[in-house]
Amino acid sequence: MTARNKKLTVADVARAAKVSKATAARVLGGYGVTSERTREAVLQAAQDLGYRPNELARSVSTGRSGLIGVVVGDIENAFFARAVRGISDTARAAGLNVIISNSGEDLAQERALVSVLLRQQVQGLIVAPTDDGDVAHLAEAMASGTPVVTIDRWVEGLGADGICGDDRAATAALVAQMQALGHRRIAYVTAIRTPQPRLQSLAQVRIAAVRERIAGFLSAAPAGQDWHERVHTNATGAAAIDAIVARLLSETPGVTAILASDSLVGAEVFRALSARGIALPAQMSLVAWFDADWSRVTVPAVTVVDQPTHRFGALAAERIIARIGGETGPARHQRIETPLIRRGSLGPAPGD
Amino acid sequence: MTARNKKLTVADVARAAKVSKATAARVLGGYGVTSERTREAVLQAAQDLGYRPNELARSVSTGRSGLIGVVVGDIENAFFARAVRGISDTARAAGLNVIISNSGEDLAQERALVSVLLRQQVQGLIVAPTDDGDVAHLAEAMASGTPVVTIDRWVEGLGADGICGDDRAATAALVAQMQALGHRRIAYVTAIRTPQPRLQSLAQVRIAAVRERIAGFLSAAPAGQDWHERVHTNATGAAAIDAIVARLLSETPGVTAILASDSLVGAEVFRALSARGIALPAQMSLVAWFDADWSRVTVPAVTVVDQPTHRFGALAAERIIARIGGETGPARHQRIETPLIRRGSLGPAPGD
DNA sequence: TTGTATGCGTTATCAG
DNA sequence: CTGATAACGCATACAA
Repeated sequence: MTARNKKLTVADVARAAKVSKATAARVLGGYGVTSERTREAVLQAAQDLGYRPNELARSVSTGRSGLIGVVVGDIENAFFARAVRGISDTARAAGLNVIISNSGEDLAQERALVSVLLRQQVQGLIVAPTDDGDVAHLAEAMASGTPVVTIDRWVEGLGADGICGDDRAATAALVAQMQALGHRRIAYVTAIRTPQPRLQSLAQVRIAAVRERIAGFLSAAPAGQDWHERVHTNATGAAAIDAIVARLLSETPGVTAILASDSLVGAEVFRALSARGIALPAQMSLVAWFDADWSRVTVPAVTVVDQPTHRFGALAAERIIARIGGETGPARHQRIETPLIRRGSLGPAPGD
Repeated sequence: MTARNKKLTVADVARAAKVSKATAARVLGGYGVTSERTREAVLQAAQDLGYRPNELARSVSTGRSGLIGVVVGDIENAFFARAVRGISDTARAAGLNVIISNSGEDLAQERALVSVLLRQQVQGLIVAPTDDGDVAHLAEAMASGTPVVTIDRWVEGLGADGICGDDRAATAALVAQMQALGHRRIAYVTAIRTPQPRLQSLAQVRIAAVRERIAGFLSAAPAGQDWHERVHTNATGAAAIDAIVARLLSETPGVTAILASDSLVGAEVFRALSARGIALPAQMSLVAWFDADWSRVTVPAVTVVDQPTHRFGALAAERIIARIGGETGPARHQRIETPLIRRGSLGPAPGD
């Protein structure tokens, strides 16, 4: 308990307890065997001095750091924040510590972060890869013996376990439901960056979760209709989204419903619609991914595709823990159901 | 570049480059001096083998981990998420890595996390202490040579640098402004947990930021009026907040404005008001702390006390970096201005 | 400029 | 059950 300024080592405790370094290390490290008497003496000494084990030295010695690394696109996004929470909760329960970092959805940054984490000797990596066409850094991590789990985003061929939503099926079902409500022209709005403002081809989408959603969206298109032109990209920031909404509203025949690919896009679309005096759902329906706080606060509340994100994180942590524990076998792809939460923003198409 | 399965060490690189371990270590570690020729040979060998330095071993050797630890109340709260982002951004720029953890606003958990972080040899700690009456663990960290910076929450007497808002002054000014708008009965709603549903005394509030806000709130009370009864506590979760709003609405004479102590409380209060058909600001005004996403999405948009949270984080990181760099001197208390962003939810009191 | 030898704080092996 | 002593991977004082 005594405050001190120099770091104490097992040697110091050993000296105080009048035992050898090895014995002190045994009781402090909780391994090997010692008599009850010496055990107590050592613990007492450690207590008195205020000894605190050096985990780094322990890691170097054992080769196990007890660390797992996490790379997300944006910790400020509630989706990732909650996922991180899920990861942390189950990792900590398993005695693992977590290092979190932010790629900002930038590939170069992601590479750099993975490298840093590997140098920190993380025993496993949970990543939301920003570009599933360029995952050499992840493959290399796996090749060098550090297991990788992707979260929210499955990467075909990488061989890493992945936790993600049932994006394609859920979207197809959602669009079918919307068509039953009379919606014939639906727009999809996403933050994915492309050269043109509309999607040219699915291959432009390097994030599987979004690609699958769009695939589900396109699969619902009636024969002969090209829905690609209904997929609006580059929806990053208020100005861009406002412009997209403006474009949408001036189309003829009019779009009657909007799908927002994440909760940030959803919020801005809602705002742009409100600002223009568009009534939801009378004039326009809106559905967004992720049940963010704001979705239930607006009037009307917003229909969302609920992603059980905390569970995404928990499952990802479970997977990485299993792999760290030596589990072998082919990559496991876990698809989590993402049920629709129906709220006021989704209604019948106008005039239907 | 070659994939391998065993971890490589300087020794391996040295062997491949046909130099001594020390020489290899020098060029790989970027210290000491070497000839250009051997330098290139070593780098080439490292490249070929796919060598990756072990930062933990380096840390043990140098005594510097390059890590700073962060303990926040809730990473899912946008306030903390953004603060963490600010911390990470400037820490990384200074070559430091960040370990983030969640106390869940639980003191025991906070203590445990601080302990874990210290064992991980973090060189500094940035903490949002959940109880400023019990900071022995932080004092101990400082005493043992690990500097501490508190964020959002100043702790008197701890001796740690602190970054926080100008809570008291900003609140007093805000309340004055509201009084000028005719509001005579204002309620303050906070998630702070107390035995009773109303605040009995300021000392019950163990988080300085909130205490200061309430102090500012109370200081605006006209002589003879006890505003304590207007401070509603335990506002955690939708049900509790709904009950508080219900109580508020049934008071006579009626409350005409509500202050929500954080953005989660604010969102739920807004929702509870909407659900009851209360018109903002015609029947009730609302002001919340933190400019969360949802604040600009509602109709009307919500007036907020803007906390430049990314800057909170950046400044906290700067402080901890300075202290790690050896800066001495008394604890620095930096108060950041938190300007009001006036939006539709704040209007004149009804009938004024 | 390079190599040798030792230390960092821990674990872990091996006698005693 | 305990105590020397050698790792772990890297840094560093000192010698060559």
